[in-house]
Amino acid sequence: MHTVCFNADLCVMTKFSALIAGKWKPILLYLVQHGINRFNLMHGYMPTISKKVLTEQLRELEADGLLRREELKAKAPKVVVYYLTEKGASLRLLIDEIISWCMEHMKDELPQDL
Amino acid sequence: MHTVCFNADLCVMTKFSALIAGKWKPILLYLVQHGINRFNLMHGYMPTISKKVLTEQLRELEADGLLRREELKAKAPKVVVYYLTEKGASLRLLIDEIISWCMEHMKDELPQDL
DNA sequence: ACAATAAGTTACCAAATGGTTACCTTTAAC
DNA sequence: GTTAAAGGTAACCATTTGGTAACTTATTGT
Repeated sequence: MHTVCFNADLCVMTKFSALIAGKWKPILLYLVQHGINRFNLMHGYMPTISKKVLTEQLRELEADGLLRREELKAKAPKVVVYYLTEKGASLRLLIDEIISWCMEHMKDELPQDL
Repeated sequence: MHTVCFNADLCVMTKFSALIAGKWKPILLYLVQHGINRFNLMHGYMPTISKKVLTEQLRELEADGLLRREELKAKAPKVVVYYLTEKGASLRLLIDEIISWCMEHMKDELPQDL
């Protein structure tokens, strides 16, 4: 019998995975980083996502503190803007390192044109 | 209409997520790194995983080139050893950086005792 | 001859994740 | 007064992921 056991629910890496592992989350972070920060605008860049799923992914990023959602008080057709929190912005360096690792170690699996 | 679109199936980050996002994969990599490299030994440290799922996760890590599985030719009850490939070992630094980021930015969500 | 051990496999089930299509709400412009 | 646009919801479905419990195979020690 062991006294040391490992539990996936407490694993730091597992928690990190949950932050970015949603199918569209890395793309959403990228878009927001580049000023593409409104619902329909994002949707235009991701032709195959449904509005329902887009909403879900944005809400999860918001709940995890990576994005903030702001509804502008204009009376026109509703305008909503998403932007990175400090936490969301701080991910960027880490993501760059992850991408570097991928370039080095996953060459084969990646599309050639990058 | 945009000419630039984003497709989750081509996203580098999404491919990276797939490497480590299995519920038990980070723990398995950790165990193998620390010499806990046999099926039942691993199972002893992860009381709540089933053998089926353990097999699946190991097979996926193997298919992704992070682990290698070697069946020793002893005649006794089968002995199988798992060890890190070079690719698997190269992940370690990156994982350390991910964990540092988590310590800084996810303090609240993490268990206190680390 | 019989039980034990290592490393699984099989059949089956539940929850989570992502997807489709249609519908809703508010206001401004024609 | 109707239509259009922005940013969604609702009802429903399929696939993937993880889980349980029982069974398997080969060999070795008693």
